[in-house]
Amino acid sequence: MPKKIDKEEKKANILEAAIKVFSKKGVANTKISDIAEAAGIGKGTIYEYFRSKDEIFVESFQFFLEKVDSIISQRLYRISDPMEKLLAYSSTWTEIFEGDYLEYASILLDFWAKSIRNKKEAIALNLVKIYDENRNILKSLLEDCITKEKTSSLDVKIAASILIASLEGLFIQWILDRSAFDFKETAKLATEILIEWLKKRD
Amino acid sequence: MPKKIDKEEKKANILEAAIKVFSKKGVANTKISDIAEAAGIGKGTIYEYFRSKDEIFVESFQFFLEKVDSIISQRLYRISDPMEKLLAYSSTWTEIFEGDYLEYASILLDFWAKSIRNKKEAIALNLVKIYDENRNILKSLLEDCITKEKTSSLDVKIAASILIASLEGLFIQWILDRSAFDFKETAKLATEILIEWLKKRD
Amino acid sequence: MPKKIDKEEKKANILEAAIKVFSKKGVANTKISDIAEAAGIGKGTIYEYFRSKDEIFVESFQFFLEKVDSIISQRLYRISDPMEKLLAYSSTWTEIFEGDYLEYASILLDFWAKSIRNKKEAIALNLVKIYDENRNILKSLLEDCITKEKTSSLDVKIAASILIASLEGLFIQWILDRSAFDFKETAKLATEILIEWLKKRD
Amino acid sequence: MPKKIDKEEKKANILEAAIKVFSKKGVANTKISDIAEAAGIGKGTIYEYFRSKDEIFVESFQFFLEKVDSIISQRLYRISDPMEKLLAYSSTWTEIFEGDYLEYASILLDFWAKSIRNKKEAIALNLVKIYDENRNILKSLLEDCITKEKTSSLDVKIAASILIASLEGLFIQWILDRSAFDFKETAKLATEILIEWLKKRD
DNA sequence: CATGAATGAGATTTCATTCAT
DNA sequence: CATGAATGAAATCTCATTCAT
Repeated sequence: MPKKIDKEEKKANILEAAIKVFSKKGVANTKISDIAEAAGIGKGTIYEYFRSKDEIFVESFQFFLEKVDSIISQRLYRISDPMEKLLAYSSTWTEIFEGDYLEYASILLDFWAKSIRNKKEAIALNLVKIYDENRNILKSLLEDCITKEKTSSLDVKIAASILIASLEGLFIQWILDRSAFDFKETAKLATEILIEWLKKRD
Repeated sequence: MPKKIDKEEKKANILEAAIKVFSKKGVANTKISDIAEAAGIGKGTIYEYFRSKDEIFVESFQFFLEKVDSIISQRLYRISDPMEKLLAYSSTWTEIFEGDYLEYASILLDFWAKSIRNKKEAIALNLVKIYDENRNILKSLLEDCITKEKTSSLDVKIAASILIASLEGLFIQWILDRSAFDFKETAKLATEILIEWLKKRD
Repeated sequence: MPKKIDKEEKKANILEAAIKVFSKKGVANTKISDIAEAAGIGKGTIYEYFRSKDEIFVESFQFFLEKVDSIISQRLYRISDPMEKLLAYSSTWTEIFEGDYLEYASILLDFWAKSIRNKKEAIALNLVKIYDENRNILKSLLEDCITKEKTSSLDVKIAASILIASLEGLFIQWILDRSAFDFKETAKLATEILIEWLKKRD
Repeated sequence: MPKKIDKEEKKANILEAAIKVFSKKGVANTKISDIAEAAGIGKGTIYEYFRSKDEIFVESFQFFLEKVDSIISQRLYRISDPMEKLLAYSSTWTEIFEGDYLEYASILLDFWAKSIRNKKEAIALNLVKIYDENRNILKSLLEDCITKEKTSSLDVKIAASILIASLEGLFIQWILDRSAFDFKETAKLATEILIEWLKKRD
C-alpha cells in the first residue's frame, strides 16, 4: 500500500517555510532551494506541490491573509465592548508580528508591490477585496462606538479608511525604526483621536 | 569643470530612466538593458557611470528623495499661513505622483522593502533619517498651527508620526483602488482631524 | 510455472502501453509516468519489470517486431498463389497501422534513429537482421512469381531491396500527407512494376 | 564604435554546428552546451541568436533543406539530357551525404518524427510542401524522359512518388547496413525500372 | 567614451530512479 | 508485490558584467 500523505498539510508546511524565507530575503532574492531547505525537503519536492515559484508566491499571500484573518476574528469574538473591540483590532496587527513573526512583516511589501504592478492578477484583486472588507469591518466597529444617528455613513467609512491607513503607516515607520515611538500606544492614540472626532461631529 | 557637470547630467539621465523602469516593473524584474533602453544609451555605457545595478538602485533612491524634497520645500516656501502650509505639505505627495508620475509611486515599496531587510545599508539609514526629518518638519508645522503653550512637545511629535502614517497609508490604499475614496479630500480631512485634536488638548 | 506467465503478461501490458505512448509523443518526450498511466499501474511498478527506460525502449522494439511478424506470417500462410502472396505482403504493413494502429507508425522513426546512431547496440543489430530477413523473404516470393531460371539471384535480391524501400518510402510520404496518393493502390503498383521488370529480364 | 557583426552569418554558423551535433547525437540528446561547444562559442551566446532549443531545431531544418535544394539545382542546371538529369537527381541525395556529410543523414529522421507528430507545426507543413515540390520536379523530369503523349499525367505523378519512395527507402536501408547493396547502383536501377515501365505503358 | 556581443555563474524546472510503507 | 512521494542530477534559460573595437 502506498504512503498516504496529507497533501494540504504538506503544502501548508511549504508555504510556511516560503513565507519565512520571503520575509527574510524578499521574494525576488529567494531561491526555490532556499524554500526547500527551510522546509527541510528536497528541491524537486517543491514541484510536487506547486507548479512554479510564482504560484508559491501567490498562494503564500492567500495563506498569510487567512492566518491573519483567523487571528483577528478569534480575538474580536471574545470581546463585547465596542470600544475594546476596536482597540483590539488596532493592536492585533502588531501582535501578530511580535516574536518570531516580527520579521514576517516585510512580506507585506512584496504583496503590495506585486498587486500595484499587476492590478489584474488574482493577488491584486484579492488585496483590493481585503481592504474593502476591512474598511467595512472597521466602519461597523466605529458605528458601535459612537452610537449617534446623525453621523453620516459616508463619514464613518472614510474614518475607517483613515484608521487603516494610520495603522499601516505607523507600522511601516515602526519596523524601520523601532525607537521612533511605541507602536501599541501610538496606534491606540490614533484610534481614539478618530473616535473622538466622530463623536463630536454634529 | 565642464566635464564633471556633464558627467553628473548623464548620471541624472540614467537615474531618471532607472526610476521610471524600476517603478513600472519592480527593481528585481528590471534588467540593466531595460534601463539603458529607457535612457536611450547602450547597455555598456551604464557601467561608465555606475559600478553595479545595486549602486543604481541606491543612488536612484537618493535622487528620488532629493527631487521630492525640492518640490515640497518650493511649495511651502511661498506660503506663510501655518494651516495652509500644513495642508500644502499634505497634498504635495499626491500631486507629485499625479500625471506621468503616478506610476512612479510603486518604487517606494522597493525602497521600503530593501530598507527593512538590510537595516545597516546606506539606503535604510537614509530612510530612517528622512522619516525623522519629516516628523520634525511636521512637528514644527503643527506647532505653528496650534499656538498653545500647554501642548507637550511629545504629543506633537507623535501627532506628526500619525499624520505621516495616515498620508502614506491612504496613498497605498488609493493606488491599489482609486475608486475607494478621493485621495486629496481624505488626506485633508486626516490633517484637520489631527489639528483639531491637538487644539482641544488641555 | 504460473508466476512466470503472469510476469510475462504484465511485461507485455507495459510494453503495449509504452509503444502507444512512444508513438504519440516520441521516445524522448515520453515520461515513465506516462507509460505507467497508460498501463494503468503505478510509476514504481514499472521498475519491477524493467531496469530502465532504455530497456523498455529496446524491448518494445522487439515486441513490436514480433507482433508484426506474426501478423504477416499468419496472412501469408493462408495464401498459396505466389503473386497473391507477394501482394499480401505488400499490403500487410499498411493494414497493420490502420485503425487504432495508424498512430503507432511513427515509432519506427525512433527505432531507425536509435539504430543509425548506435550501430553496435542490440536494437541496431536486430534491425539489420530484420531487413536482411525481409529481403530474403521477398526474394523467395519474387522468385516464385517469375519462375524463370535465367534471372540472376542477385537481381532478385536487389529487386527485393527496392521493393522494401518503395513500401517504406511510400509509407513515410503517406503518413505525412495522406491526401498525396492512395497508399494501398500505389504500393500494389510498385510491386507490379518490379515483377514486370523481373519477368522481362533476359 | 561598436563591433559590427553579421548576425545572419553567425546564425548560419550556429545552425551548421547544431546540425552536426543533432545528427551525431539526435535532437533529444543534444544539449545547448553541446551546440555552443561545437560552434566554439559560449552557452549564453546561443540565446543571442535563438529564443529556444526548439527554435534552433526548426530553423536548422529550414537551413538544411535550403542547402540540399541549392546543391540539387546547381547539379541539374548543368545537364541538358533528360535521362541524365533524372539520374543526376537520383544520385545527388547520396552524394550530399558522402564524406563529412554522411553522418548528417540521420537528422532527417528527427525531422520526419517531429513532422509526423506535430502535423500543424511549421516544420511539418514545410515538409509536406517539400515532398509535393519534389514530386512535381520528378514528374517533369520523367515526362521529359518518356516523351509519350499517351501516358496519363496521373500515372507520371504516381511514378514520381514511387521514385522518391525508392530513393529514400534505399537510403534508410543503406545507412543502416552499407554492405547490403551498392547504393548508387541500386538507386540508378530503381530509376531505370520506373522509366522503362512508363515507356511501355500504352 | 560608447557600445553591444559574448559570457558563465546561477536560477528555474524536469524527470528517471529509489525506497519506505 | 505495488506504490507514489521524494529526490538530485542535469537540462534549459537569464542576465549582470566584461571587454574588444
